[in-house]
Amino acid sequence: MFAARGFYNARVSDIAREAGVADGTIYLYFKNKDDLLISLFEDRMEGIIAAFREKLTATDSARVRLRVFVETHLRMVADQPSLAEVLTVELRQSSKFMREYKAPKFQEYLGLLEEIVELGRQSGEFREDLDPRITKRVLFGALDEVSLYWVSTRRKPYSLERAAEEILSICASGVFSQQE
Amino acid sequence: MFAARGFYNARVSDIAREAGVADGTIYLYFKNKDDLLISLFEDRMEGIIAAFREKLTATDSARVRLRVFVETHLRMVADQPSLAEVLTVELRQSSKFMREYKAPKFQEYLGLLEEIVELGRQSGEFREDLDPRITKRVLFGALDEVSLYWVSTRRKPYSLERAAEEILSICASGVFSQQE
Amino acid sequence: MFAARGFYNARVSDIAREAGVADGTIYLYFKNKDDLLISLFEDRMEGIIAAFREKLTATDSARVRLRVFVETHLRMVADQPSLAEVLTVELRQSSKFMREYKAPKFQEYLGLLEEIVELGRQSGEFREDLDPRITKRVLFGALDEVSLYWVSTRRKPYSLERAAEEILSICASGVFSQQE
Amino acid sequence: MFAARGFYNARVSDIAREAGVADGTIYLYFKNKDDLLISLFEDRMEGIIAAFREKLTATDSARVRLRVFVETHLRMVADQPSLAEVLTVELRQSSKFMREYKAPKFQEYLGLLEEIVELGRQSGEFREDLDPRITKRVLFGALDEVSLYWVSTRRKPYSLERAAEEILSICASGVFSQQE
DNA sequence: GATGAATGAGCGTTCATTCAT
DNA sequence: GATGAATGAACGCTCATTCAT
Repeated sequence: MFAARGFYNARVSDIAREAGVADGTIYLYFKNKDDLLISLFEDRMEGIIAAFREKLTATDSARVRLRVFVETHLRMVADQPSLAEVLTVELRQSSKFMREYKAPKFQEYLGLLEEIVELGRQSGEFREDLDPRITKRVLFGALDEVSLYWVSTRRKPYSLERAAEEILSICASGVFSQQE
Repeated sequence: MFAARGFYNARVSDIAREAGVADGTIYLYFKNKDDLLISLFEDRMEGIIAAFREKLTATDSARVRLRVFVETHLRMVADQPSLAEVLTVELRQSSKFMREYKAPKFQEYLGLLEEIVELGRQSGEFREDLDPRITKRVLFGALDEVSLYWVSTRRKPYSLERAAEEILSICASGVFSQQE
Repeated sequence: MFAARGFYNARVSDIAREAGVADGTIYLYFKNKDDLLISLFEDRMEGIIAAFREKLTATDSARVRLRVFVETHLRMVADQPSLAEVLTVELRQSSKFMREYKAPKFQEYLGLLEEIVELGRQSGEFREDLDPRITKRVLFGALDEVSLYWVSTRRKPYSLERAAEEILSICASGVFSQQE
Repeated sequence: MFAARGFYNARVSDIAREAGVADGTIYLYFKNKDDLLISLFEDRMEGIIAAFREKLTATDSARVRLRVFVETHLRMVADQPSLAEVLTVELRQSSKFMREYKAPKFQEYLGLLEEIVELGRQSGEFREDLDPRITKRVLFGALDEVSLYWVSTRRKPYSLERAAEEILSICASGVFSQQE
C-alpha cells in the first residue's frame, strides 16, 4: 500500500482492508501510522540483514562478498519490488522520518557494505586509500539509483543481472587495487 | 519550505507567508500544490542545467567534464542545501510524482551525464563496453547518495571536496579505459 | 475512576483494570457504560440513605435532625471525596443523564431534607411560611456547593466542621444581623 | 447546543450547522472544542458581570445589593435558560475543565457575592461572625441549585420570583422560627 | 491583480461493545 | 462465568482550494 500510493496517500483504512482487519485493529499493534511504516521497515530489514549476513559469510573474499551484496540487493528488488520501494523511497523520502527516526536498521544495512570495504582494504583486495564511509555511500547510491529506476519504470531497458555486472565492472577496476 | 518540512508537511499557507503573499495569490500562478512543487523544480533545474552546460562545454575532455559535473553538483549541494534536498528528495522520491510526472528536467540533467559517458567512449577516454544508460545511473546515484547524507546530517564527517575526490578516484580507475 | 477523570474521560477498560477484571466482564453485570454510572450511583445512594435514615431517627427534633444531616453529608464528603464527586458532579452534570434518568435515589436523598423541613414546620421549630420544596433545594445547594469546592481544591481554606457550623448558623438566623 | 446535548454529546459539526458556518470556520476562531466552551463561558460571563456590577452599584445597602444579585441571577436563568445551563452545569461541573481551567470569570462572579457579604459586615447590616468565603458558597449554592432544578424540569412548580423571596427570606432570618 | 476568510471533504484515531474461545 | 482481541461507527480537526471583495 505504501509502495503503491506513497505514505501520505495510503489511507489507514486501505491498509486495514488489505490486511483483512478493521481500522481499529491496526492500532492494537501499532502506535500510529508513522509507527506502522517504521515497524514494517524494521521488521523487513531485520530479515534482509540476517539473510545478507549469512550469504556474505560464505566467503572470505571481499571481492566475492561485494558481488554477493550487489546481486542479492538487486534480486531482492526484482523479487519484491514493492518492499524495495518502501525501503528505499518511502522511508528515506520523508524528511519527517529521516529527522526524528534515525533508521538504525538502514544504518546496519549500510554497515554491511562498510565492513566489506574495510575487509577488502585489509586483505589488499581493495585500494588502501579508500574512505569506507564515503565508499559505502557511493556503492549504495549506485545500487539504489539503478534499483529505483528499474522499479519505477514500466519497460525495463536492461535486466538487473546486466546492471549488476555493470556496477561490479565499474567497481572492479576502480575500487580494487590495481595489479599489473 | 518543502526542504524543511517535506511536501506533505509544508502547508500552502506557510509557503505564502514565506513568500510574503496571501494564500490565494499562490493560485494565481500555480494550478495547485503539486504544480507548485513541479514548477519550482522545473524552474530551478532549468537554471542549473544551463549553468552546467556552460561549464561543461569549456573543455572537450570527457574526463574533465566528469570532474566538472561532480564538483559542480556537490558545490550546488553545499551552497543551496535546501534546494538540493527538494530536487533529490522531495520530488524524485515521491512515487506519486514519479508516476504521473516524468520529470523531463531531471531526465535532461541525467542526460548531461549520459552525454559525458558517450563522449568519453567515443574519444577513447572511457571504456567502450560501458552502457551509458546504466553508467549515468551509477554515477548519479553515487553523487546523490553522498549529497543526501551530507545534507541530512548535522555533523559533517567529511568535506564535499573530499567526497568529490573519492568519487572521481573510484570512477577514474574504474570507468576509464585501462592504460597499461 | 469517574471521579478522577469524569464520565466521558473514564474509559471502560480503565475501570475494568481498576476492578481487576476483563473489559468484557463489565458487560456481564452492566448493560452499558451509562448503566455502570447509574448503578454505581444507585447502589451507593442506597447505603447512604439507609445510614442517614438511621441517624436521623435517633432524634425527634427537626433542628437536631438538620444538624445531623449537614454534619453527616459533610463527613461523607471528607471521608469519600471521590464518591462525593461522582454523586454530586458526574451524575448531575450530564444533561443526558438528567433528562432520561430521573435519579430516584437522588430525589429520595433530597426527600430526607424535605421531611426534616416538614417536620420542623409542624413541630413549630421551623418557620411555617417556608416552602419545603424550595427550602430543600436551598439547603442542599448550600451544602453541595461548599462540598464541591472543598473536594476540588487542593489547599483547604477551612475545615468542613467549620463549614457545617456556618451553614447551620445561617439556617438558624440568616445572614442579616438582627435588629429589633 | 452545549446546553441541549451536553459538552460531550454536542458535535462540533452540530454547532457549526447551528451557527450557519462550515466546520472548519469554527477553528478560525477557537483553538479547539474545549476552547469553544471556555470562550463562550468567558465571553458571556464578562457581559453578565459587567451588568451585575452596574446594577449593584446603584445602591450602597448590602441588603439591597443581595436582593439585586439574587433577583438578577434568577432573571438571567429565566430569560436565558440555555446559557444558564452551560454556565452552571457544563463548565463548572466538568472535572476536566475545573481541573485545568480555573474559571477566573466564575471566581469573579463569586467575588461579587463575597464583596456584598464583606460590605454588609462592615456596614453592620450582616452578622459580623460570617466567614465571607463560606457564605458566598452557601448563597451561590442555594441560588444555583434552585436554578438548576428550575431549568431542568418541564413543569415549573414555583416561579423564580417566589424562589427569590424564599432565598432572601432564609437569608434574612434563617429557617428556624425565632423564639426570643 | 491581490486578498484571506470561509469552506468541507477527508482522514487518523478512539473506545464502547461484542463474541468466539 | 470470564476473557480480551477485534470491531467499526463516530468525531475532532486539518488544510488545499475558492471567490466575494
